[in-house]
Order: sequence, then C-alpha cells, then structure tokens
Amino acid sequence: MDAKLQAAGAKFIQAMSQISSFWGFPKAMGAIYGAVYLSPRPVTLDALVDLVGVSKGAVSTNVRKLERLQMVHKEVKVGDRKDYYVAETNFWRVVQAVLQERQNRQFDQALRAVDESLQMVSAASEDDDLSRFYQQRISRVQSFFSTFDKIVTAIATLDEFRLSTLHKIVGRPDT
Amino acid sequence: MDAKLQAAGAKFIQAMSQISSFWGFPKAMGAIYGAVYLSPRPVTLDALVDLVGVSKGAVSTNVRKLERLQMVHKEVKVGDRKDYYVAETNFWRVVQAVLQERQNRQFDQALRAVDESLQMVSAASEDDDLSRFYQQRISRVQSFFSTFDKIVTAIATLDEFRLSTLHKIVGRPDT
DNA sequence: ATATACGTTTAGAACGAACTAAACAAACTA
DNA sequence: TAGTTTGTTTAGTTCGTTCTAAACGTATAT
Repeated sequence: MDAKLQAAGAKFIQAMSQISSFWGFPKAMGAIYGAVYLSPRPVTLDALVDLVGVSKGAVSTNVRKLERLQMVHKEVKVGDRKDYYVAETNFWRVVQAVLQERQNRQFDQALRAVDESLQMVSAASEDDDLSRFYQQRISRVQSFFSTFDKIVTAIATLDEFRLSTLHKIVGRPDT
Repeated sequence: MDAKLQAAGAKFIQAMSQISSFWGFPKAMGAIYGAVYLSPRPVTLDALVDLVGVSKGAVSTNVRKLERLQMVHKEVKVGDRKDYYVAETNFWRVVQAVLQERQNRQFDQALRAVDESLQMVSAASEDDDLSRFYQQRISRVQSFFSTFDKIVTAIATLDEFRLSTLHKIVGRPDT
C-alpha cells in the first residue's frame, strides 16, 4: 500500500509546516524541511515543488533559508547541474543554529535597548523615589534575561555527556 | 530631571515591545506590560492609553491577553468602577504561564499530527524499506520533541534550589 | 548560435495580524 | 430618566509577510 505511506508522509509534512509556523517561520519552510527529511535520498528543487506543492520560487527561497540555518545541506554531483538537498538530522545542532541566527538580531538589539534605558535612568536625578524604582525594576529584567539567555545557550550547545547530567535534574526524559 | 526619567521609561517600553514581537506576541502587548511594570502603583486602562499611545480598544484586548498569561493582575477598588492593573514580577512564573498557554494549542496539535503520521506508517505495508525509513525518521522527531518539551517545562518550573543546581551545569549564570 | 535545463530574482496578489475609530453595553450618578 | 464613566466588541484599514507567476541569468548541450 504505497498510497497509505504517501498519506502518512503528507500528514508529517503538514505537521512540520504547523510547527514551523508556530516557531515563527514560513509554513512552506517547515513543509520543505519535512519533505527533505522524509526523503531517503537527496532531493532536487523540482522534486520538492512536486512534493510540497508550492511554486519553484518559494521552494528556492525557503530552501536557502533552511540552508542558512543548516537544517538542510546542499550536495552537488559532478556532471549534474541540479542541486541536491539532504536534511540535517541532528536536531540539537539545528536548535543551536536557529538560536545563533535569532540571537544576534532583534533579541540582542532589544536587550541592548534595555541596557540603554537603565543608563538613561542613571543619568537622571538619582535620589528620587521613582528613579530608584525604575532602576530596580529594569535591572531585574536585565538579570532575568541574562540568566535566561545563558540557560538557553547552554542547552543548545549541550553535548551528550552534559545532556545526561541534565536528565537527572529535569526528570530523566527519554533520549 | 523628570524628562530624562520619562525618556528612559519610553526606551524601556519600546524595548519590551521589541521583545514581545520577537516572541511572537503583539508589539502593543509588550509595550503595555512594560508600562504596567514601570508603574509604582496600579494603573488604569485609560492611563495605559496615555502611557503607551495606542487606542483604548487595543489596550483593552491586549491587557486581557496579558491577564490570561498572568503577566498582569487586575485589582478592583471598592466604590471605583475602574480596573487597576499591576505587573507580575516573577518572570519564571510568566515563562511558565506562557508555555502552558502555547503548549495546549498549536504546538501540541502539531505533535499529535506527528503521532498520527507515525501510526499511518504503521498501518501501511510494514516490511517495506521506505516504510521502515519513515518509521525511524518520524520517531526520531517524536523523541526529540519529547525531550525538548520536558527540558523546557522543567526549566519553567525551576525553583530556587534546582536553579542553583542548573547553574553548575550551564556555567553559573548570575541570579 | 540556438535551445534547453536549472536556480534566482522580482512584481504584484493574497492573506493574516493588529491596530483605530466608533458603536455598544453596563453600571453608576444626579 | 437622562447623562457619565468605564470597558468591550466590531467593522474596516493598514501593514508586513509569504506566496505565485513570470522574467531573468547562466551554464550546458546540440
């Protein structure tokens, strides 16, 4: 029953599409990753057009986004002009790449803005009740994000050894 | 210099707005939280309209979103029809609430779709090469997300004691 | 040189999210 | 009862994002 298997694949691809959208990426991007991931051999761009059902242009741009995040890898064959793509299967590496990408953009920028605002408070009258209140509150935000950031970064870079240590703390998840 | 302090507040609010947008929430929602958070006393909806500079309707809907996530709390005063809001300052609790909210929606649904797709594979011809390949790949996705979910959930519920243990692993973040 | 096969880029359409303005509802006030 | 004050809901607008369709560039083949 190849039809059943194909239906299963379609379901999976649709699920990845949802997940992608959930994390703030284009739906098509997740769908394309799903298709590549379920492919036992390297896939071409045109094959993806068929598998996912979006235009060639969309596949082209999204596949490059996936490449930038190292979620897929391009393979070239000599004497073949087509690009072939294979999926990254180490998801922790994917998480790492995604975080690096995002971190260095909007989020870091926002944190710098928080820093700035705190400095601006310091530049204002210092022995003012409200001023002190601002200072306390803003620095609390800073220190929270600092911790948060470190934890997230650390988890993303976890190797097998440390991951196993983490298991003991969080309650031994499987794998 | 009250003007400087106000500028600092505006900067901070703008930063929270960015952060909100980064996490996939409306910009206004973050800005409103920022305004409530920087307020030394409970704020009314109308005060927020002034502080943040968006329409009353927008403040109304966004403030209710914040309430649902337990990022702000409503206070009522007897003989006063106005609603007053105060900010939740325990950020880990906020993280927890946000995760719960999100979890039970799109994301969980997507994970169920992944489950389904795996079951559909099982329902297809079982001793097929491709079928086995699908099975392996999809279950790898499942187990990754299962681990990921557990870690995230666990971190969100960390108490002080466990947080200090985590420090040792991730490299001693401050706070 | 012309044609073909491939990937990329672009202009514009379609869509969804989030906001504004204004109508509305409900509760108090005189 | 009529008029205020408050918060909510709704209709419509705006805006950014993502897609399609088609033009394009480039390499290869004939």
